[in-house]
Amino acid sequence: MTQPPFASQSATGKLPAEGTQARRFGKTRSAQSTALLEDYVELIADLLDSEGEARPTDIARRLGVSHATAIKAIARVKRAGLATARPYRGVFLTEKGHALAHRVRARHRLVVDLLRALGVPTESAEADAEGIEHYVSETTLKAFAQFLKARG
Amino acid sequence: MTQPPFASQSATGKLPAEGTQARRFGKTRSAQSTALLEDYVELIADLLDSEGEARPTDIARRLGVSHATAIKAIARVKRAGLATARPYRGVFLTEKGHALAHRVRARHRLVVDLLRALGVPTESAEADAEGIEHYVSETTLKAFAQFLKARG
DNA sequence: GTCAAAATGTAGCTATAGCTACATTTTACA
DNA sequence: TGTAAAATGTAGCTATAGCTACATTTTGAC
Ligand SMILES: [Mn+2]
Ligand SMILES: [Mn+2]
Ligand SMILES: [Mn+2]
Ligand SMILES: [Mn+2]
Repeated sequence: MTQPPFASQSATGKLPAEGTQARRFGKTRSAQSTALLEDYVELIADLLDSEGEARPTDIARRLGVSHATAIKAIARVKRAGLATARPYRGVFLTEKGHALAHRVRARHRLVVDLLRALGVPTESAEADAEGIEHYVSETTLKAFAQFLKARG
Repeated sequence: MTQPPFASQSATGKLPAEGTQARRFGKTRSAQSTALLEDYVELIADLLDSEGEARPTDIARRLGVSHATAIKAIARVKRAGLATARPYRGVFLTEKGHALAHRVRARHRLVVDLLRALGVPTESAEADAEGIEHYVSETTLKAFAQFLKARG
């Protein structure tokens, strides 16, 4: 069966079964709801490592949001059992927070590395990865790692 | 310079400049705010093509949300000038809506094709693409197309 | 030690995105 | 043709995520 040049393999024009499609969208919504928690935890870990402390003001400035927004989001991170805070002493990660930070950091790096391996310029890779990372499954991550390893 | 096996190229341990990081996160937030619009427009286009009509009930069932949620979201899509609707006659795309649907559809296919080319199983590729697609820049899309073309 | 600046916290607003429950309208069919 | 089922629409609730404005607390410079 001959294909026209550059034709998509996935352009069949048929809709997936309703249940299948609903499950896919549901997964995406669930990932979306944890994206903010992941970004905060990753940033807190980065600040703790490189600055020794993670203050709400610095978190807000790095995220590009107001400090009020950051404080409310940090409250949500605390509610999720990922962090604790001491006023004027900054934010700290719990065991659970540290574990999440490690996973999120590894995933972020892997996504950036893959994009760069595909020829995406560094800044685009970093910017896009900030969004993409939250929607990459374990299965897909394994494929990324495999590809990078094979490619050397 | 010898690298330990599988070491990340992007693991430098240094934080990006504050402004750079804030710009990246801002882009991600902006993409997030259009993700829902894109999914609705893409789904409406798919239903119009394959069923001849796009009714709120069917949209809701395929997205896995209540019909009330879908109706409110469709109101937002209309407010954005992407669609119109006639009660019991379904939802229709405006010129602008059609144009967006085409872009979104092409991007969705390209993301799925790339994931599959990297060895991601079909169902994971489809599920992950549903989230990833909204955060892929034009620059990155070009790199994906280039990679697929080179790989044949 | 005082006091101004910085950081933190609070209040109140908007918009989005989900839900259930109830109301209305249109179809479909017996 | 009359009525039940389906579709649509509305109301009211929660939670998230952003903002500005104002209040309080802590630091730090003098
Ligand atoms: Mn991110
Ligand atoms: Mn990240
Ligand atoms: Mn999507
Ligand atoms: Mn899609």
